[in-house]
Amino acid sequence: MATIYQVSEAAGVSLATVSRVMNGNARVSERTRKKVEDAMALLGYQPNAIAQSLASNRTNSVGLLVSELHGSYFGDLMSTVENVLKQNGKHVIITAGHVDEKREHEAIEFLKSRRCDALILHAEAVSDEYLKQLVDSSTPVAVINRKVDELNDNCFVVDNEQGGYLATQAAINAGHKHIAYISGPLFKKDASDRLSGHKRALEEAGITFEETSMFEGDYHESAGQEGMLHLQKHYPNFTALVCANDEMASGAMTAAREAGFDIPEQLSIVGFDNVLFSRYLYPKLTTINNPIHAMGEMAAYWVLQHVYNIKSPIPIEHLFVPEVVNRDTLGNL
Amino acid sequence: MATIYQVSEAAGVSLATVSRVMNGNARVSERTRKKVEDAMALLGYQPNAIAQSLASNRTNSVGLLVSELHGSYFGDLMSTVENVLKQNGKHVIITAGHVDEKREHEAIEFLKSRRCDALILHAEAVSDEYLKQLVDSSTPVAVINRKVDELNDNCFVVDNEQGGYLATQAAINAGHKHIAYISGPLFKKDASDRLSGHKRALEEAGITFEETSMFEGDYHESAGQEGMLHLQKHYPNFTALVCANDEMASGAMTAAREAGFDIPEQLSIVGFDNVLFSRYLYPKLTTINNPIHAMGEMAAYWVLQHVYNIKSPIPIEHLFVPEVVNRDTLGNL
DNA sequence: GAGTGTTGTGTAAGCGCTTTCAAATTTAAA
DNA sequence: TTTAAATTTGAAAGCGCTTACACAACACTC
Repeated sequence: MATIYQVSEAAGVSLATVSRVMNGNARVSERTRKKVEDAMALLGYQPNAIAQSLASNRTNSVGLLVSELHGSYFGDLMSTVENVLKQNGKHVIITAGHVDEKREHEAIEFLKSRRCDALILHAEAVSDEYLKQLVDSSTPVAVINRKVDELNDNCFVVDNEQGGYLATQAAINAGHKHIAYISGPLFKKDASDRLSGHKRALEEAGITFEETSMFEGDYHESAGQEGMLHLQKHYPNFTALVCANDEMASGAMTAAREAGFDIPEQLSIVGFDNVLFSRYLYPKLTTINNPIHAMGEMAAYWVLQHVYNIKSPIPIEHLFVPEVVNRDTLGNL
Repeated sequence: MATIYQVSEAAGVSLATVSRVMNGNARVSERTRKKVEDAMALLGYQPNAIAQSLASNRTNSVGLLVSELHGSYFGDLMSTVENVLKQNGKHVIITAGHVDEKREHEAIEFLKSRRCDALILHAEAVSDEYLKQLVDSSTPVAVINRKVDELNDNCFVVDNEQGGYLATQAAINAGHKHIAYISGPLFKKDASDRLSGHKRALEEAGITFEETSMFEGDYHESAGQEGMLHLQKHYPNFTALVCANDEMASGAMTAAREAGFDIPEQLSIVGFDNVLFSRYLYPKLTTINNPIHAMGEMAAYWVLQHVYNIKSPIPIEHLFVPEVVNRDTLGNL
């Protein structure tokens, strides 16, 4: 593998000059530039990114932490972020934290040790304290889908409370009065926010919230099935079920079907996230759009602007608005 | 950010000694080791991976090329590879090639410029020639889901011909005689192999293959819908439809439902890949398992063994066997 | 006590680049 | 022409680490 030294020799110029034509930042005469480029082509020269990074203290790579590498939600996020950054010549190093404090911590430390120029984090398990510390350190950090007090400028979040409100309101508007709810794990901020929204919508409609109408799941599909079974037993007669994410909605649909319910004739279901596969479900799931795509894009632009001085083509915003996606699982009563 | 120099000073030893305790390879006395470790802890020292890589010519990272960052198929692949490698202290740098020759090429060059110790490629668009060249270069390469002649040792593939055979055979065994087929893009080896298998199964059952019974799609969901429409027009009366992947099967199911068919009572459908969402489909899709998980795992172990001299816990194999996954979309005639 | 191994540590030369500074060259102005 | 200013180039000092190599220090043998 050719080095810059061999190029400089072949071109009959100094290292510095070769470096200059590579980076295109300083002035080099047309004639020398040509000589160098020819030499590069001749040798099939490919700069060593590692050495460049060490010397320039710039890696041109940004670290991305997601919870899992599979699943539509994160697939969407990764795709978006990579697209925006790659278009601007930056590269993404992706790691998974698996919603585990230790593993998230390690993943972030790994990204830092690779000297990423910036981090985009979908961190669920590490503490607010740790995130604050991170932001105070030298690496710029964007946080996705998590609101941390005092870190407003770094956070990109959807209004989960409003989303929960919209989901339940949609059911109420369709005439439902007995609305069950399958929540996400309440230690997660997004789950508790969504639940708050649900309660607000009920209250606004003059319906009192009953503890038995709710089941706390873990966001996985199986929790949807368990929840459905649990609710049938402890809160029978509900005509609509709001789920805190699409995975659980899918599980609930399966369980409902097995129990003989027609959807939406006998039971309405509303999900949350508008994950890709919610279109594949049958009937197609009515859900709340979680603008994960928009958030990822925004975080990427924020990084480009703050770290690389590349102006964002869209104004930077931090709060995103959820919307109802009307499909086929919510029926009128 | 503390450097090795500051650690050495704080510990009262030389750079070399600090380096030795970091790498744990050379002998260091207990006393000095303790001193150095204390100094590291005190300073919150974190080695600079970039500098380490440059000096040691080892990055401890392996590059992974996938076609897309979203979708179950690649999600599964990324997760598996990352898991195996991370467990062994290696890191993964993921890039997407988008099934485009230029972009795949660039992605691979990027991984090489990051000096990955090895590459694991799901490359669909670059030429065999290029891959051969790559294998001949200094970076070890594992190729997933693509068989390249002369590169048997580097390839990890499923027997697509056999898979196609099994899918159609399953339909035949269920009593079907008029079997339509929605193929993948035939310039792709896997697509043409699957089709060959389909034809072999027909032939073996004494059914003659008719050109009109087949539609060539592009592996996307929409092609399933188009294909269904096309086949209804040009090859009516088919009672079973075999699709070259699950995405297209899903599209075909939607189209079939819209056309009023009951599945599987009036129309049987068989997919291919056994992608995660095939479980979410309703009815649950009968399909062929593509052991992408096993292949990714194997490729990762191969890398560990060949590049890092870490013995693989399972024997290295290169050819994987597809299997029928019986679920609910194939009915008996 | 001289010779021979061990073991632990330090010195210094890189790894392949970037970047400052100064020198050399060209261009423009007088 | 001569001189100053602007432009182009090269020399060399790092970036933070690894790793030969050399050298002490110590424990053995005979």
